[in-house]
Amino acid sequence: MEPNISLVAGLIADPARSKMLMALMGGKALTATELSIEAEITAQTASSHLGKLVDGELLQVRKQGRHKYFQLKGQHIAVMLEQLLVITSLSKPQTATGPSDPRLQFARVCYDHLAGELGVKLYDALVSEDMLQDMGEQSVLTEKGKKHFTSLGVDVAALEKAKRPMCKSCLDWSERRNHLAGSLGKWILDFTFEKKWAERDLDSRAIAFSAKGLKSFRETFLINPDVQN
Amino acid sequence: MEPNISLVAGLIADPARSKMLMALMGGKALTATELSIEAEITAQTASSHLGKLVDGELLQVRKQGRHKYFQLKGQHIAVMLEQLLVITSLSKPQTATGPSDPRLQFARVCYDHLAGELGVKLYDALVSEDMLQDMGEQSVLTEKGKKHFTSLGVDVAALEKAKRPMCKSCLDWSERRNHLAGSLGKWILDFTFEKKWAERDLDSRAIAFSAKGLKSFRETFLINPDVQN
DNA sequence: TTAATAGTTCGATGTGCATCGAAGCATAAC
DNA sequence: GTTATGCTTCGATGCACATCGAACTATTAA
Repeated sequence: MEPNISLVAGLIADPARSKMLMALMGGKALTATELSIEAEITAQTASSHLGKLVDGELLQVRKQGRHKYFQLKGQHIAVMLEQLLVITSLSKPQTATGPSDPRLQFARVCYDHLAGELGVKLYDALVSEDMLQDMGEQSVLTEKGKKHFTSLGVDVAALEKAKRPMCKSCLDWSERRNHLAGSLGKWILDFTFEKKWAERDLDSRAIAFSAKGLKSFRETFLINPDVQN
Repeated sequence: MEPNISLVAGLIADPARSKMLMALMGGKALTATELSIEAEITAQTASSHLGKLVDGELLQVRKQGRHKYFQLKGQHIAVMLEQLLVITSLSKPQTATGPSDPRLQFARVCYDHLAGELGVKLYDALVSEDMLQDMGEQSVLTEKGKKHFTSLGVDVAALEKAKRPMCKSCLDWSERRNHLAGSLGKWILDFTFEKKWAERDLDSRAIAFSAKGLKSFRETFLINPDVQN
């Protein structure tokens, strides 16, 4: 008996719910009211939607005082949503008109790693510096790469042993090129926030780099500054 | 402007349409009437659904005489549907009751490669025979593996150069283990049909092995016959 | 030609469900 | 205590759309 995918698809199919899911792709847990604003609906309607999403195991919820914090239930969900984004952006007539938020284009969070123009640049830089070997959907760190990241404080051996792949490549829906996902991708994003080179935008998946932070980021990961911004 | 995934999701969300899509996961092109039977709806309704699926670029259609043959528009679509299957089977209460077609469980087509119990066994055998090195979501052929498949007639060098990854691992929704996808996975399935070890079931994704064919398959790919069937 | 099959278009029907107002409950602030 | 905020339940409304019968076009068979 094959599982019935129409149930899960139905959950994503509603515009309000899909807006909520997209907002949660930022990786941050959000409250019910925040999500209702994101989806441009009233709190009552949002409550109903969120109940269904939790029921369908797309979201998990954590109660904290009078707030309820929602987030994606796991990697699987994020991966599948990104897949849907890829398909949609491929089938769309090139998004045609619409200026498209340039900040999203430049750097955004893809669940727990960096995506967008800067994410792609990072990937390319690591490859051209011989730190990463491009192997299609998954890549491997070279000896040079291992040394570099070890010097930055990464426990490479631990990441290699872990179940989650270290250097998965993730297809970027805006750039249609690979960027770096996996546990190393997550580490880089965490590192970026920790060093205060950038911070999450409050109400979107965009990442706001400071001028200084962007410079440090480029230097650390050896990205040539041929970017206009 | 983020693409709106709710449109594509909405196409999959309808039970009749999702049944059609699942039927097309078998990789074979099917006519409109065949799909209407699969989905248990009238021809009129099916026509409307198929129009929407083609419009939404999930399917492509080829006219031949008075027939119309439909198939999935490409790898992307198949990959995303399989993703949805994984999520659904994970969230489901273990499918609980329901005997579940044992033939599907044992061996089935996953778009263009072999899945199910036998697919997983194949993957494990290749790994334990040191022909395939498991690297998470993608794997690589060892020297021994390259020799073995070359002796079977595979142009390994050509597959390695091709854009499509040769040895992608694909998560199996019924076994929840990896099986072999990618161009090598496709080659093995094609080879199996070519040698007449098995044939596609007429009206499902199941693969019917002959007793002799199964024996040859096991010998060729060095699978220990510890399978009950 | 006539008859059969494959697929489509149109119109009518019915239903599932998103939406919000109003009221209710819980927690936090004052 | 009282008031404010976050979230939920209930009920009413309205719309989108899946469904099928009937009639129509196109291709193949006889």
